[in-house]
Order: sequence, then C-alpha cells, then structure tokens
Amino acid sequence: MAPTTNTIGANAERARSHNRQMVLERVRQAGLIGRAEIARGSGLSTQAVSNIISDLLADGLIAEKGRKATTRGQPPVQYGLNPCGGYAVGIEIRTDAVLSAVVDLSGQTSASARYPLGPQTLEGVTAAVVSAKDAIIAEADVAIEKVLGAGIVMPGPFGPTGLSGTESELSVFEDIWPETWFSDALDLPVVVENDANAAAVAERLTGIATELETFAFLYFGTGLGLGIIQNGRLVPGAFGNAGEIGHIPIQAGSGHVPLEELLSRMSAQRHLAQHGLAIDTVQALADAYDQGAAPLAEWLENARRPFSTAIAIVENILDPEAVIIGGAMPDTILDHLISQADLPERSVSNRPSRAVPRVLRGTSGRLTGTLGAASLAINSAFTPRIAAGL
Amino acid sequence: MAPTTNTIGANAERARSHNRQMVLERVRQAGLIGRAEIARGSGLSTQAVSNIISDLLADGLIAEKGRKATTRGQPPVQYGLNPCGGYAVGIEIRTDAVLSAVVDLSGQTSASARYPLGPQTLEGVTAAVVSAKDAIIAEADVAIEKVLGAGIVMPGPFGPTGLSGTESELSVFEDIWPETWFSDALDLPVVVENDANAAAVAERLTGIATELETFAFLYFGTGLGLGIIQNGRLVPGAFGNAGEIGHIPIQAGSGHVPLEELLSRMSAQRHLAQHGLAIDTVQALADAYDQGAAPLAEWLENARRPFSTAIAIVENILDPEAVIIGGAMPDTILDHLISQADLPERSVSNRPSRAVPRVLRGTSGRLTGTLGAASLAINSAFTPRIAAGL
DNA sequence: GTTGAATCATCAAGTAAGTTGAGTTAATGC
DNA sequence: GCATTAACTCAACTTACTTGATGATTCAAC
Repeated sequence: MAPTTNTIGANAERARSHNRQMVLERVRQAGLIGRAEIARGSGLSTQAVSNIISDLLADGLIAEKGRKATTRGQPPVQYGLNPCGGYAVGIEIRTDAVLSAVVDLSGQTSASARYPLGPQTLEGVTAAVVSAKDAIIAEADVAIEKVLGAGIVMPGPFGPTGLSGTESELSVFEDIWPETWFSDALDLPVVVENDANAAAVAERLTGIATELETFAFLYFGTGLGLGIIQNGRLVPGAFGNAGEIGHIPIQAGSGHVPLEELLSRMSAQRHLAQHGLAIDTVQALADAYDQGAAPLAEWLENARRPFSTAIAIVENILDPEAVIIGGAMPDTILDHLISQADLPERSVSNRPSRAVPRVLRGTSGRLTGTLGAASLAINSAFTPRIAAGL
Repeated sequence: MAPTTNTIGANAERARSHNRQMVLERVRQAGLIGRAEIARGSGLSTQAVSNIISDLLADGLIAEKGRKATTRGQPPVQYGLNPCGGYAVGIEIRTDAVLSAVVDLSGQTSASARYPLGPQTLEGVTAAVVSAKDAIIAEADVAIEKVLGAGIVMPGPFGPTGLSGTESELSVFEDIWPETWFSDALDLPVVVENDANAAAVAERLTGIATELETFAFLYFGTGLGLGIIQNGRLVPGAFGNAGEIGHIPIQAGSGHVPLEELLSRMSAQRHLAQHGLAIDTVQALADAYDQGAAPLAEWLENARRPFSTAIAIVENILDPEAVIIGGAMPDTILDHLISQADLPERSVSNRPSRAVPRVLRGTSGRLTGTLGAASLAINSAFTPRIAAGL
C-alpha cells in the first residue's frame, strides 16, 4: 500500500541490503541452512554469503545451530533464525479501539494490549497509536534498537473508492498516505495493510503457508477479503485495494448481491438473528455450530455455492498453489465450508499432481489482526527491496 | 511462466544489468528524458546514469533527441529509444500453423510470415519454430546481434491442469518447460506466455497502456483470458496459468456454465450459427455487426451481464488502474460491450478521481498474437531482473 | 591406519560499479 | 554583463562482490 513507485537503481549499499534480506529469507524458509547452500541457491560467492552471515550473527538475527551430517566433506555449519534477535510491533486500528502486540522473529507474541479509541480525528487516532506502541514496547521490555518496524492493520479500502462512506473505514485517512504518516509518528519503518493481507503474510511466516510462494488467503472479517501473495510478495493493486472479493456481485434469485452478503460472519449473524438467535461473537457462533443450531446449518447450506464460486474465481484468476481460508470465523465452520465445497473439476488448480490440497484452513486460528500486523513488519525484514521501489 | 524461482543475490555485474534495464524502461516510459531526471527518479547519482546512458548509446538502443528548453540552467540533453537499435522475434504457435514476426524496439513490425505445422510431435513443433525464426530473421534482414530475444505465444494452460484434454493446448509440452526448451533450440533468450499475457504486454509497450503500471487485459481469443500486469510485471500465478477467467462458473438459468460460454467469440459464433448465420472470421463478425444482424444484437444483450460481472471480478480482486479489453473481436463489438456495460457503482475502482476510464478498448486492434509474442521479448529487455529470479 | 576425494570455510588480493566533490558548460533573468 | 541555476564531466574514493590459494574436516577406499 504505497504511492506507485517505479523500480529504483542498484548501488553497492542497496545491493548489500538486498542480499542481507535475501539471505535472511532463505534462512527463514529453510529453517536450518548452511552458507554454501545459500551461496549455491542465490548465485553469490560463498565468501559474500559468509560476510553477510557474519553481519547477521553480529546483529543477533540468526544463530549457529550445529553442524549437519553430510555424506562427504566438511559438515556445514547450520544457521537458523534467532527469535529474540528482532521484534516487531503490530497495531490494529478498529473503529472503537487500538490493539497492539509485540512479536519476535519467529512470530511468537511477547505482549499484547488494548486501548479504547475516542473520537476518530487524525490527532486522536495518531495519539492512540503512538501510545499503544510506546506502552507495548515498554511492557514487552524490548530494547528499541531490536524493534525492526511496525505493522498497522486498518480497515480498508484505502483512499477514495466507490465503496466509501458505507464502510467502517477510517475516513480521516482519505487524503493521507498512512504509511508515511505513521512512519513519522512512530519513528519506525511502517507497513500498512488491510486485515486480509496481514493474515496472508502471517500465514506465510508462521502458519500453514510457510513453504508456499504463491497463494491467496480468503479472509472472513466483518465482510470478506482476499490477501494475494505472488512469489512471496503481496499483490496490492494500483491503489492498495486489491482483494475486495466480498464486493463481487453474485446472482441471488433474480438480482445480484455482493458476495459478502452471502458469505461472511455478518451474513451468518444476520441469518441467525432473523431466526431469533442473537449472536455477536465468534465464540457464540462456534457454540451454535457445536449445538447443531438449525438456522446455522441452513446458512451453511446457503453459503455452499457462494463459497465454491469464490474459490473458483480465485483459482482461475490467480492460479495459486493453494487457497487458504481463515479469519474471524470458528475453525469448525471453516472446516465445514471446506468439506462441503463443490470445487469445480474444470479449474487450472485441479492439477493431478498437487503437493497441497486446493483449499486449506489457516492455522493462525482466530488471528487477531494485531499479530498479522506484526507479521507485516517482520516480513518486510525478509523482503529484498531492489526492484520493488524501496 | 517458469519454475518457481527464489530471489537471487545482487553483485556488481547484476546491479549494472538491473540499472541498465531500469534506465531503458524509464526512457521508454517517458518517451524523452534527460540524464539528471533519470538520476533523480532512480536514486542513482547523475554520474552513474551518465555512464549507463553512454553504454546504451554505444549499443544503439537509445539516441540523442535534442535538448529540452527549461526555465534556467543548462538545458538537459534528451534521450529516446532508438527503434532500430534492437529487434525481437515473435512466434505464435497455433494448432495448425506457426506464425512469426520481427519487431523493433518501438513495436513496429519489420516482417511477418506463416508456416504450416504438421504433426504435433515435439520434434515437429520445434523444427517448425526454429525454421520460422531463421527465415523471419533472414527476411527482415536484421543482424543477429541486434536480436534481443524471442517471445513465444502458445495455447495455455501450461502443464497438467484440471482443464487438460479438452483444450487446444499443445500436449507435447506437458512435461517440459517450454522456455528452457526453446531457448536452447533457438539460441536466444525466450519468454513463453499465453495470448492474453502477450496482449497485455503489447498494450503496455505500444498501445493504450503505455503509461499504466497496474492493469488487466481481458482477452477475447477463442475463449476468454486475462493478462494481469502489476507494477509493470506479469502476474503469472504459481504455475503460469493465472488469468483463466473464462473458466469461472457463472449462473445461467438454474445451473452454472463457464464464463466463456457466454462471453467469447466462440460463444457469439455459436449463437449466430444456431440462428442460421455461419460466421467463422473476425471480419465476418464485424460485417454482421455493421449490418445490424438481429441474432448478434441478441447475443450482445445476453453478454451484457456476464461482461459486467467479469469487469467487476477483475476490478475488485486486482484493483487495476483500468481494465483493457481486446483480442480477436471486432472493435465495434468491443466498443458496444463497453458502452452497454453495467459497471457496479460499488467497486473499489469507482474512485471519484480517475485518470483513465474504468474500461478501455485496446489499441493493438486485432493483435495477431505474434506481435504480442515479440512484445514479450522486447519487454523483457526493459524489465530489471534482480529480485525476480533472473 | 593412511591416503585421497569431496566439501566447507577463510584469507588476501583484485575488480566492477557506484559515489563524491571540484570544476566546466550553457542557459536564464535582472 | 553578471549572478544564478542546472546539467554535465573528471578523477579520486569507497563499497561489496569475486577469485584463487590455503586450510580444515569428514568419509571412503585401500
């Protein structure tokens, strides 16, 4: 989510930074890896990799993890991420509150907190975010030098769109690039995304998508969003609003309704309310499912086709390795949706030799968004920047 | 369309190559631009840009185009692409023939030809492609050193998918990466894509999308495809098959049919055939439209909703600057589809301050695919490679 | 057990390419 | 005309990668 940027030039300094992040990403993805293997995979000399590894060791971002037994030759020293070598602040801005958390390199949470949000003025939101950050860093007792950056999750879509006015979006940011704004306010590198994108990134860092490079995350928030990852990078769209899958019109009866009218937590709750079941938390929804509430079974049956359609759209347009579903919806209901889905056989994704199922449930559970926000910041420490416009 | 590759490391040599391509891309996009401006935009020193410009001048890829009048100070020397400084071969493999063309840096065709294709064996196809290339380079009378690469357009989807068997795909390539294969056979850098992706790239190089960075091209081929460009790069999907929008199931009556059953040239021709109008060329279709053939008007009315849905899907999932439509369909019919489209107001793309209309018709006309193929190769001369896996 | 092949790792010298800063050129504006 | 502004060039400097020689460590073969 940034102003459109062209590719920038490479110089020695940026090449080093690129290589550092590339090495870090390879260490993350492999879990344990030796210098020579990184060199072979990256097209750099072992010497160059060696120097970068020393750097990362000195910074505490990685740690030596013994030697690997091989067939012949000197066994390589293995390196892995050092979880406490770096931290990220995750901040989730909701309409009524600001939630924050501190997370380490491996994605483990060290602290989390919640602050009420008063009037939604620019000053009010900014002040709440700043104090949320300060307080959470103090609470987690993390040295400020070890904080790599902050990730912020806020309601999209961003900027003026055809969806404005009726959403829960924060209208005070209509004319501001929130990334620049918060980066100045927090004095940290900042990444701003919507909840679906944050969830996708989190799933790749610590969830079920650790080894996937290209996938999409179908996110059940209030509505329905889609986080798109292509070759390890978010696909943000021209204005940062890619993935608004919930607004696709779907035929219902004789007319058309947005997909999220049929497939979202709101939709389920509305249906239950119409049948006299007042439910307003994810837990209550889970309970209703466990108790076999009839209106919920009805909603699930109604959601079957829209869900299958959503998967088909995502598969055919993006050709992902897998579609992951998750968000503020009970795991049991997500599993139900997957198991009853009517996945079209005629799809580019229905390839005979698949490494992973076409649809997976995310493992981050009811990801609070705050963790996803932090993952954004951790992730950007792993993402080389040349060619991506700094 | 390549095996999944991780980010590679940067060294001096690759940094230079990256910078060269970045400068070339900026020259292309600007039309005319001076060194200092490139330096400011790219984050390189003017000296570095100066050196690269000398390189490009020496290679004949760019040329001096006078000085720009400015307010104050020494007027900058302007540079622009030198069309005859480089050429690309475009090859289109159809089921019954191989078409080839040579195109210069600016996208102008210097020669084109057609060769019949015999039995679809690997050897047969390869031999046809190789002789198509040799013959066309000889005909265009271009020095082989000036040929930057070859682009090949062949029917997708690629590799084993749930769509196999019924398509016009070239099954001989099921177990081969065509890019590597043809690169060896042709002794040139080779890019392989489907028709929709080629069209999208062509539109960006020489068509209506010259100044767009993020857009999608809805391609009317036999079926319906989508070429996705994000930040100037193709979004290929995990297996090179992104953009199969024609296979998305759409509600029709009580059941579902693939979108391209309702929205494609085949679909129009089938409808006309059912009403006694045997039409099998684009020209005949254009004539039928000009004559106001009733069955065609009927088809257009039927296509209205599917078309609007397709646009809505693309807009909401990808948040492009614009959706471009084109391919093997008469311009008049494309314009008709655009003008009667029922674009949803509730779309992220319905932003109040738009620089370009939401839907545009491509200017490449009935792009032969062969030109698109050549554009792929030209384009890759403009696309920096660090971070994209060489 | 010794020897040799294979692999990882380090050192030191070499090199490619970008940066920096001083100085030159060419236009504008008062 | 002369100061101002901006583009451009030259030469010295710096960064970070590569190369090639050397050493370390293990397995395998004799």
